[in-house]
Amino acid sequence: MDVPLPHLDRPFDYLIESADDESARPGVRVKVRFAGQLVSGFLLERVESSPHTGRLAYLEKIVSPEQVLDPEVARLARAVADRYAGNLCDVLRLAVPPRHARVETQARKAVPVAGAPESVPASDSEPAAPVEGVPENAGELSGVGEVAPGDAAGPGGSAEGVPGRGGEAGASAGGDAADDVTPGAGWGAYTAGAAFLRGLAEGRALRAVWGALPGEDWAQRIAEAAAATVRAGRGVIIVVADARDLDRMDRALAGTLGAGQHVALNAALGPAERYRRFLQASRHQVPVVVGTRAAMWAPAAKLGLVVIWDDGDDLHAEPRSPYPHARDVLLTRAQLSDCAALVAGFARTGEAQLLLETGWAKEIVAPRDVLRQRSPAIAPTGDDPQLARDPGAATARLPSLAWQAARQALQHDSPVLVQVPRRGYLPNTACAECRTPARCPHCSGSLGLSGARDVPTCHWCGRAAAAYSCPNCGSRQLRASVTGARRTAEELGRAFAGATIRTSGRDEILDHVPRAAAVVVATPGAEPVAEGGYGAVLLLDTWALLTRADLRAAEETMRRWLNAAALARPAPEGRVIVVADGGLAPVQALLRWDPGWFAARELVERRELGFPPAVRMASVTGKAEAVAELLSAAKLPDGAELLGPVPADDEQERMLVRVNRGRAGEMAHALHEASGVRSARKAALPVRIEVDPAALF
DNA sequence: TCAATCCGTATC
DNA sequence: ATACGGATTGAC
Repeated sequence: MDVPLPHLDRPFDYLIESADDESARPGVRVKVRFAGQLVSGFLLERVESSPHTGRLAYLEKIVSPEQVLDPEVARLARAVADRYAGNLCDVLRLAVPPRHARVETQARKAVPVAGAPESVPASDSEPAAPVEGVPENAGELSGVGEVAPGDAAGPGGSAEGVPGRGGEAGASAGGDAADDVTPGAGWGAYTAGAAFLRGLAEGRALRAVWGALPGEDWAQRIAEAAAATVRAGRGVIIVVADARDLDRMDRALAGTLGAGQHVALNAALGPAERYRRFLQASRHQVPVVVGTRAAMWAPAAKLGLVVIWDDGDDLHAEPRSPYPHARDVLLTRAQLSDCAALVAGFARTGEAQLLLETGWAKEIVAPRDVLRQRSPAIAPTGDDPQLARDPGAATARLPSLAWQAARQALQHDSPVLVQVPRRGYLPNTACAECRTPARCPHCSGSLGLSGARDVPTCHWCGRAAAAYSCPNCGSRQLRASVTGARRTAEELGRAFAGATIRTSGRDEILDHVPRAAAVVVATPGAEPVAEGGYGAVLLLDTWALLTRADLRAAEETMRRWLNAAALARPAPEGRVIVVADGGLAPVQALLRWDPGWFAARELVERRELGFPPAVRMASVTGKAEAVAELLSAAKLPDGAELLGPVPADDEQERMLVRVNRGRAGEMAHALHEASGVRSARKAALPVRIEVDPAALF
């Protein structure tokens, strides 16, 4: 039911006229009269009777007989709404694309793709005892009530994870490979890789966190996993962060699966094409769906595998209410639908690490000797203080080691990748001596120097930390961290006179570059793939990245480095130079190519500091009185901790609620209920609730 | 005692 | 938003 009021977030029963009996199937769009208004909704279920004691109204109209809301997706949407303290209707708006009537009729006439039978839903309708002219059936609108398991276990939930039935994935390493797995190559290069593929081909619900080797053709590997699943007669959903990754994945699937086996859902598609492709999935004409974020909601016939590539990319976080994260949605889906799940990337997030530590998923990584063969030579080089002090200098911002590596690569006619951060990070503080980021002694929020620049103030709880001293070295001196300044291509052009300089960034992204001498300047996420790999990869301005005023600064830095370094050739031709202190943990992890070690370390730290994903957080943002009203109405679980308020944009303020993971479901429920009380009272001032907010300052 | 009115709450 | 039920009030 398309009413976004939290206190109306439940199913409602309606009578169905016998004329509508045929088309009133679960998942169709309907119109109903609700409180005098005509509103749209989805028919969720046909039932013989209703517990409703009042008089039932008739369904006004069936918009279309197309069953666009798959029951599995409806269940998932309910679970996601519960987890994020949101409304089902908001989630369904994300999950089901707007109808396009012309496309629907055109596509209905079209011949179904060979080998993929059209959905035949005739058998699932109720026995329907039609008494002439009398309504015989009630239907339920919207969600499936409390069927959803919420946060109880599994991906988003408590630490008592349920181990996948894929326990053996780690046991039978090496061994005989699945059909298309050659030992030492492809999935065969990974411990448990071949076993994972074999499990998929047997239709088993394995769950894995995959750390890809440097230089890995990850799209090809995922396509192989998809093919194995399809062979088992099951469907696959693959989610990537951006259009470039989608293109790459699309090509790999086309090459591996052949024609007509998959469909790509791109955020940039127009409404007609978007709906057309959605229908292909919905009508089960293709077994594999790949796409950005929204593809995680795609209906599938017998879902066998969900995949997310590079789950640390912030594009996986949905910016519309209730702000669900693709990784969480897919893992919830795997849990509810009992299918396999693959969380993949060069880097590893704290969340992925938690999946491993709770036993929910198994690790797929390469043994050290394979890693050594495939890795570039990675070396740190100290920040030259002379150069660092003057970021506006026109030339010579490259330390000599970086400069040499680049020269050498160019001489061998190889491309060089230079990664430079984008500007615009929140100013933050760090110890002037040892550069440890400054944290609030009370709540571990990050300290900033906003406004009056003398006293550092917590971004979370707002307390001033006048007597701050560094917990690492004891120094009382703080310095503002540098914001990333954009390095222009001309500067590097001067440093490498005569070389071809190319740029790839936000506005213009290069897909790939040829095997030829060139300096490629790219911002994180926009690095082109080089044919044959880069001869050198230079990671610059890391100080700005590492001291960003963000919880995930180190993790995000690590991710960006690994994604860039993965594009280099193996040693000895391929070299990666990171301009940072070799003693720093993320640098150490990069040098050893050990994202697992780094993620484990991060997770330990987050447990100590009380950060997600070790705990569950929610933010409540709005005018001060509205926030206070909501929080006083909320029956928060025992042990819930309130932090703040801190000022937010537009004369608003923000409070944080922190609970342990076992209480996450209760917290979301309490917040949703409280907003229900507010909306029932017609409270005018809006309050924004975010569970697992993308930015924690 | 009954009808007109007000307020709060549910909305099938 | 609107419709309904129960409570309240005021007049007979």
